[in-house]
Amino acid sequence: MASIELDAIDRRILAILQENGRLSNQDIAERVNLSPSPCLRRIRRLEESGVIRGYVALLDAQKLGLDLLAYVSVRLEKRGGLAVTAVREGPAGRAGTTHAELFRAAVQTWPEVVACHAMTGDMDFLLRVQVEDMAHFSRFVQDQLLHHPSVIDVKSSFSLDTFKETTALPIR
Amino acid sequence: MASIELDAIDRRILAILQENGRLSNQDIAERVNLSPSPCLRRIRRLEESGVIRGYVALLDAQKLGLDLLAYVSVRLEKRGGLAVTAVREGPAGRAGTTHAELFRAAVQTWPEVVACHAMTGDMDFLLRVQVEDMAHFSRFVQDQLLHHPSVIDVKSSFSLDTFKETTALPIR
DNA sequence: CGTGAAACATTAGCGGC
DNA sequence: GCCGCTAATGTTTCACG
Repeated sequence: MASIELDAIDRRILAILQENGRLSNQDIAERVNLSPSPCLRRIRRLEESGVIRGYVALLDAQKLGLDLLAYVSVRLEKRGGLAVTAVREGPAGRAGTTHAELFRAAVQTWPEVVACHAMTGDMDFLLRVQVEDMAHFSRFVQDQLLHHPSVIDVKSSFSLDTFKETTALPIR
Repeated sequence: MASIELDAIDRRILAILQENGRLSNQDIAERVNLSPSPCLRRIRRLEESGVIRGYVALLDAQKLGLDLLAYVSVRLEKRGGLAVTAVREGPAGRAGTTHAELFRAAVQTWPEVVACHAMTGDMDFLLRVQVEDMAHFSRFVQDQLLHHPSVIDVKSSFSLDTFKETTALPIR
């Protein structure tokens, strides 16, 4: 998985692209002291190996009216919930549908959840939730999270100020 | 701040670009049923108004050997710490250097911290920390976080599995 | 908003180190 | 193997209708 050989030039290319993903190949080539063709070959190799997962535009949440950022810890039912037994007793017999799997599938359908991790500690999941305001957040918690049959506990904290936020990973 | 007028086409352009930031203007124009020039004018307007903050390449943390993702809650000294009084009693007189300001400045210099928010709740700050392994994480906590004079408490949770992670914001 | 033309960028093939 | 040149193709950009 972590077995892609990267030399110093590859790492410089990655550092440049994760700061500005729209630089032309010519610009990048110039900055790493290469001519355009070998530079492009390296970039394509990084893309195909999956080291570069993709290119995106980053938008300003506030300018889109998304003024509330919350981190929500969620704890799930561990066994025997209604949803799970309902699925398990279905025509397919013993399906492998656990509470965690049901919850994960639901998370994928909620656009306000921009990140979700299974976590160590007291809570099972940590969600990052981006919404317009507290009214929207309240509706999300009531109608989606607490309404979900696998969820048994929810704890929210709100961002007062985001003073560091980067998609750039630390490249050794 | 949230006062930029966006019509349906602008929103479609944003939705496209936050999924694929390297599409050519021609491709985007085609998808929104516009010819290249007005499409480019819209994109430039979105860039200049700051709705589009920038373009980046997203890298694969695991393929770069960054196998450990932690969320760290940090609580700070509220008044009278050594660092603060030292600065306040400096030659410039009463500087406005609080514990929070000292901590924020330190966070900016730590590359393993990829996000940091001031938060509501028991803890003052939430950090997202991306490192190679537990040995690196341990060193970061001991040598950077706990070593910082303003920090009085640290609680860490670790990601077992990231099953949703997007930079794409929900556009209404 | 769309057209067209100039400037610029990407990319495949080939020869050289 | 990896580099750099060239030349064809495709893209961006801007003045103008």
